[in-house]
Amino acid sequence: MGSDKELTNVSKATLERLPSYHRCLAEKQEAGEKTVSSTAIAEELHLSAVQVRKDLAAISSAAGKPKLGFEVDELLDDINRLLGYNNVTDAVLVGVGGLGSALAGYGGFKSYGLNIVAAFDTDPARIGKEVGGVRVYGADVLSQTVREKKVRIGIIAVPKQAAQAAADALVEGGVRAIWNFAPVHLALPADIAVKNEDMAASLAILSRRLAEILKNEK
Amino acid sequence: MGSDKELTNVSKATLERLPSYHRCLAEKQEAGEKTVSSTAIAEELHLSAVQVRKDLAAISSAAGKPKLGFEVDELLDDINRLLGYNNVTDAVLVGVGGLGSALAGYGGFKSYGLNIVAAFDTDPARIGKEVGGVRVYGADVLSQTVREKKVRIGIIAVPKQAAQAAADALVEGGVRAIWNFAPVHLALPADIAVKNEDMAASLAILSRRLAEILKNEK
DNA sequence: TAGATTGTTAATCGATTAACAATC
DNA sequence: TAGATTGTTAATCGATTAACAATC
Repeated sequence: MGSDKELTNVSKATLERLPSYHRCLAEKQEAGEKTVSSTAIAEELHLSAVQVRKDLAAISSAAGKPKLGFEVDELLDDINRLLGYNNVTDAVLVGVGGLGSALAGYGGFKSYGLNIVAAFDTDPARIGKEVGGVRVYGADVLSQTVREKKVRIGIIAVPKQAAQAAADALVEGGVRAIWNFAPVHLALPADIAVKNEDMAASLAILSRRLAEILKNEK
Repeated sequence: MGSDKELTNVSKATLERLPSYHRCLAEKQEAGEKTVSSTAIAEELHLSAVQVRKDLAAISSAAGKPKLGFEVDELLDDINRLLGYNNVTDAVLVGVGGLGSALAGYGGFKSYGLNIVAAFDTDPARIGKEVGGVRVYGADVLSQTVREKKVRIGIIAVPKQAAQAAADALVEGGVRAIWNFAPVHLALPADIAVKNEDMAASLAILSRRLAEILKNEK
């Protein structure tokens, strides 16, 4: 019980859909619904019912009941546990320009299990200030602070020219995962996890779909 | 010639990698290199050389030359054309809070073919101001403005409670593609392209990889 | 020529979809 | 019981990888 289903069983594709399921289920819970069917979830999220059932089978600790569906509370617990939304992890933020400030100011990360404990910048005008409730330190103390606080996740929100240096400093401090918002490919040791938040790639996909839509219209 | 290779030939997976190739090639061009091999690109981006070659075969208007590789300039042209980085498309931004302001202030979008022509917000304190060089209008004139300016892309950066209403207004105005930064699944007509910028999903993947790394360490 | 590099065909892998039996 | 819904097995699809022939 509890941690029956482990991370390793869950495919990458399924994992990416879990946050959607989480939102959908949270809405159901809010609305006071006790059970939900794979069909209902599928319709709302524009997925196939079979896919939803396969995903739920992979992550749910309890089986669904024919005719009734799945228990909302139970399913939410499972997803919370799997995504680590319960146990909050500390992170640091590098760069408090436009995007960095927005990230620091976004209170929602804590509910996703992420807690920004400190921010860093090279601009003297920003150092010592607070942004979104997060204290800004000089970039020179980055590695040291990360090491002292045993921080494992670093968020990079600096201009692209500064991104590699920021990454190097984070790694030197002992960070094991980097969430990179700078539009560059970072050179990093193999045992560091990286997730590039690639706006350009997203935009490319959207533009392509738009082009297709406009073409079909003609 | 020119538009020999069409969007439809290019798989979704390949398309997502094009921005990375673009950056890599732009660096080479900057460095004055005339040709580049698939092996070199693969190493930099941590991909397999075969995959790079397949991708390039799908998008390149000219074949690579054994022993030499591909022409940097030519390849960049091809990617620029395919990703629409040359012909700039107009877009509107809904919501100029933390994230919205950051998006408006990020000058880089224009080089990705996206031009934000107007922003909208419900907060009277923001209406009439400029954010990152973009004028902020009241949400009440959203649909009308979109229709008048024939804008085809809408960017949603409002709190999740307001996201569906923003989407509806955009669609009413005639937008055909929505780039959604709000953590909700939008209900939309089937002929509207949507790209959800799902930070929660990204974070979930990063956390999982981090968990694996920390586990292996033990 | 020899060797680096490309391009293509076939094999493998992973994810989605279809079909259908199981069950409350 | 009948019917809605689940769970699983097999088929399909798409993308990656491996193997190798072509060529400058």
